[in-house]
Amino acid sequence: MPIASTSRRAVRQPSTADKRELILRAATKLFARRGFFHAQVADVAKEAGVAAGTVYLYFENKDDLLISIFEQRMQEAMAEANASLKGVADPVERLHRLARVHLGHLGRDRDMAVVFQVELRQSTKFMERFSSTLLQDYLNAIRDAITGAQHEGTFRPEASAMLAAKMFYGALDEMATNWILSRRRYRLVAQADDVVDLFVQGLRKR
Amino acid sequence: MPIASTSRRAVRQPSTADKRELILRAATKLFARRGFFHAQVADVAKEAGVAAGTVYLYFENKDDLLISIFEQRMQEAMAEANASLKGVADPVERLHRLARVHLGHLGRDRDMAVVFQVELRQSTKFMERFSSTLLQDYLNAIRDAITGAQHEGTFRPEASAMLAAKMFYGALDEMATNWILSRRRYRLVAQADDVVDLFVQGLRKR
DNA sequence: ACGTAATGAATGAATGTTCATTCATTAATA
DNA sequence: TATTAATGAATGAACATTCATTCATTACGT
Repeated sequence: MPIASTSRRAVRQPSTADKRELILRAATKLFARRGFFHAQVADVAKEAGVAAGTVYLYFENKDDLLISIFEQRMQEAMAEANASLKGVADPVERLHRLARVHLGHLGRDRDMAVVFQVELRQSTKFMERFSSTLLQDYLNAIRDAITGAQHEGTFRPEASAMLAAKMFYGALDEMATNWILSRRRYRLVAQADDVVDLFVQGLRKR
Repeated sequence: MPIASTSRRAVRQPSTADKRELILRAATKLFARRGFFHAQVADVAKEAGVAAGTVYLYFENKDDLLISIFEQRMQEAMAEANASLKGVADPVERLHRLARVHLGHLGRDRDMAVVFQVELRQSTKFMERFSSTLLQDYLNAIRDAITGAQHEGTFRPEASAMLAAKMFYGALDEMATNWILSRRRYRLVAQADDVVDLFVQGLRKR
């Protein structure tokens, strides 16, 4: 019984890239809604409109599905960040750009945000893979903006730039986590500038 | 067939060492090192020096084990926090105390910290349970210290206290996560005061 | 043009393994 | 002896992965 192939537009060919993306989206949705361990590969396949076995033509195994979501989306975010920073010299403005891309990217797709904020952290295996490479690069980018501002004379030179970078990242991360767990719907990216301002100015009256 | 006639919680004998606590510690260790889903109940039992079935005399099921670790340890931390805040009126000092208890508590037991920072976040089920109650109380305590300082005139009144509270929590949370993922060994609690100072003063030169 | 062969993407039932949980039995204790 | 605690082998459900088979499409030969 033919299930698939019904409503495909005549011109569009069944590109493999499309199908991979299709499965990735289905996996993102199910991982986000049921959790990685409780989502079954068979259900991911069904959601994508393919057979269970087809998933294994595009991905090594279930873990690879999760890792691929991360790598694919992270790569897109990195490209976005680089484009956004291009030609911007002012360190404070660079922090604003990073925060906007960070929250903007997550705030655009709730299921993906859940995968990033929750599912990817389910084991130190994934965490370490994540934190030792991409996260490190990201933290370094933040730190460099901070040291830049210190050399420029805008920021206090005695503050630890790496500590500040971690706090900055932690603050954004918490905004994202709060957003996905909140039943209130608001634009995540709208908090970016306030976070940066508070981080730069501090709470104390001047 | 008998369906989980729950509510049979064993009465502990004072003669033996607290077996419940023993199992909880074993579970913490294995969940931290193998991850919740990959740790087997049988291995938790073996680690605790009891039979597999014994675990079910003290806990409903595997989930209950994870939830119990959280509730038990969180309760202890809350008590510690309250004791530490007692009689301290200065809002900034209250923030310092909270940060020290937070990082001190996690920094004292690495396995427990891994369970808190990683394993408890593996599914929105646990996350929501966590964030809607205890975390909310904690965030409110931070927020209250901040509004206190605003009324006192120490902190800028135009800053959003709740946003600041989330950033504060996020910063501490990130310190903890960084600590467990780092192979460097350092005292987590040692960062508490620097985090609070930077948070209060901000990065910008005054 | 027509028939035939080759290709490989896709399928989904079957497999085999992995555990959480149970419960009949035994040990300990009062 | 009666009561409660503890045991651990057995159970069976869940589920990732495999692979023999199907079938639409393309290439080839005449």
